[in-house]
Amino acid sequence: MDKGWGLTLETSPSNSDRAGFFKNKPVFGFNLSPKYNAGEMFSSSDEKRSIVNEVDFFSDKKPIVKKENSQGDNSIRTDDQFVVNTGLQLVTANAGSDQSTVDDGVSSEVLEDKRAKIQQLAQLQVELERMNSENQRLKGMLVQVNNSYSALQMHLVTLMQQQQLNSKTENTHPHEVVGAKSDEEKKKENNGTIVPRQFMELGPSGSKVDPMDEPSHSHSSSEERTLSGSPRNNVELVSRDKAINREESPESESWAPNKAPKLMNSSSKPVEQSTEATMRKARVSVRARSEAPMISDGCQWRKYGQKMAKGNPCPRAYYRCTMAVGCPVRKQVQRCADDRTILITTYEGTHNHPLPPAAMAMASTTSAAANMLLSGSMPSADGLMNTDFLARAMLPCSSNMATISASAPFPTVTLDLTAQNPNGALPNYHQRINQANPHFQFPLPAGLNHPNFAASMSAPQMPHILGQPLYNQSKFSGLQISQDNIHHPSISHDTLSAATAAITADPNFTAALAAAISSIIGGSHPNNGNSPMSGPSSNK
DNA sequence: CGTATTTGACCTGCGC
DNA sequence: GCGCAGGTCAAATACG
Repeated sequence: MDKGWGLTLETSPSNSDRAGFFKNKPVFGFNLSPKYNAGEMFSSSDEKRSIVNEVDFFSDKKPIVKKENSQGDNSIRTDDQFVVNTGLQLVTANAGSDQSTVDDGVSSEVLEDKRAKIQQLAQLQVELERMNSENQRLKGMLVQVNNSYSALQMHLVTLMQQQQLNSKTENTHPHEVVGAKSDEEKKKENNGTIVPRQFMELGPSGSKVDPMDEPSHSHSSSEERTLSGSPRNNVELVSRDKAINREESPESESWAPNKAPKLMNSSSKPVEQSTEATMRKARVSVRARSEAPMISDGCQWRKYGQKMAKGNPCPRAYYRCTMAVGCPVRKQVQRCADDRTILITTYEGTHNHPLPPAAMAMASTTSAAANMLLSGSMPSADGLMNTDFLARAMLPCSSNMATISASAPFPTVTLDLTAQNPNGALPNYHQRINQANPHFQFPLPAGLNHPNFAASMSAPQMPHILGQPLYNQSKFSGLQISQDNIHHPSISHDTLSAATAAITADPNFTAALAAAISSIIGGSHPNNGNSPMSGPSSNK
């Protein structure tokens, strides 16, 4: 699809922010919307002339305008919408004093000229309507393509994750059953293939750990490892839970075959009891600029609570997914205390039901991010995933778009798409989003398949971004994303090298990366089954 | 009247 | 043990 259409799709802006928005980013050079006057849209008279004749008509023929209005001819007035300032003001200023002059100066020549102009304007209006209808049609097509794309993307991610899951199951189950075997024996069981960081001893008890859950011994004192107070036991439980999940539901849900890896089990609880709890402890937080009370992510939510959180004057609203009975997914919505234009949405849990295409992008993002986080499989030089690296690798548009917070009560991946570059400018894609849809400033990974964002992305980028990570599962693809598609000067070669190693060693991360990117590319669907959150008023 | 939202009460975990 | 904060429940209320 032609890029140009992406710029002309938005033809009926209504948001109050839009005026300033267009002033700052006059990318809609060929905007046919009658709601804008020519003086705001174009800065020079030459530019005014470049947009068809309606502007010339009023600016060059002042006497005619006077006459038309003095005679109460409304046919011209309909076109005032195009040139509100120049046309109406002139009439108002001169209507009284120039009346006689106008009457005396009427000539057939002028009248014919007037009729010609009227005719011209009528044609232009027809053309405008035609363009608008075509815009609508293209919008519809874009939505359709976007939905199909999201569905396919999700299917692909699902298949990939299932593949990884199956391979992990093959590797971990012999270990679970056999118990303590020598590394040599394990190598034999894996057809002589040495699996990195596999079957590590965690302590005197001889607890073994899923290789995807424990990257290294050396960082047991690190933040992530101290989250639940008893890392060793926790990791062992994680391994068991994963095995159980793989056995009981190998195909799992459509969008989250990995279900919810468990890391946060309380060591005192039986595995069966803690399963539900741990499923919901990994969180994915999304920061977005939005005036709307709640971001649209394609799911249906029911509000079940609201509380004042400490340190934030804005209430925190609690929602649970109502698309299926017993769906454990919940989310919290709260405005940022520092910047109330930022909406923080925290997702928790895994859907137990099929999702509409509009919701798949977000679901895949949150699921993959949570899986990635809980798997604890981010190797790096010091054995732990560098947070900054993760941020850059997942969302290379900004230096601080994705972060992992382990200091919070729950491990949380934060996708911060409100971030700005060091010079204060928004990331490129962010700017495009703002231009395309001021209502919704940020292209949420929340299954927001908004056509505007898709349109704002140049078509060639999509396969380039998505194809490589999805099919190659190598960090090289991640490097291409960082270096080629979204230029980010702060990403050093060292970082990229570390990223390469990390991605190569961890297919989970690649899946998460792909999901995150796909969700961004997916765009958004506004007002999709969401209920509004009450304003800043508190109830407690 | 059914469904969604509001909101006070209650539960739980954690720090002191 | 106590207080605090986060999270959830469920009756009351609002809404279509």
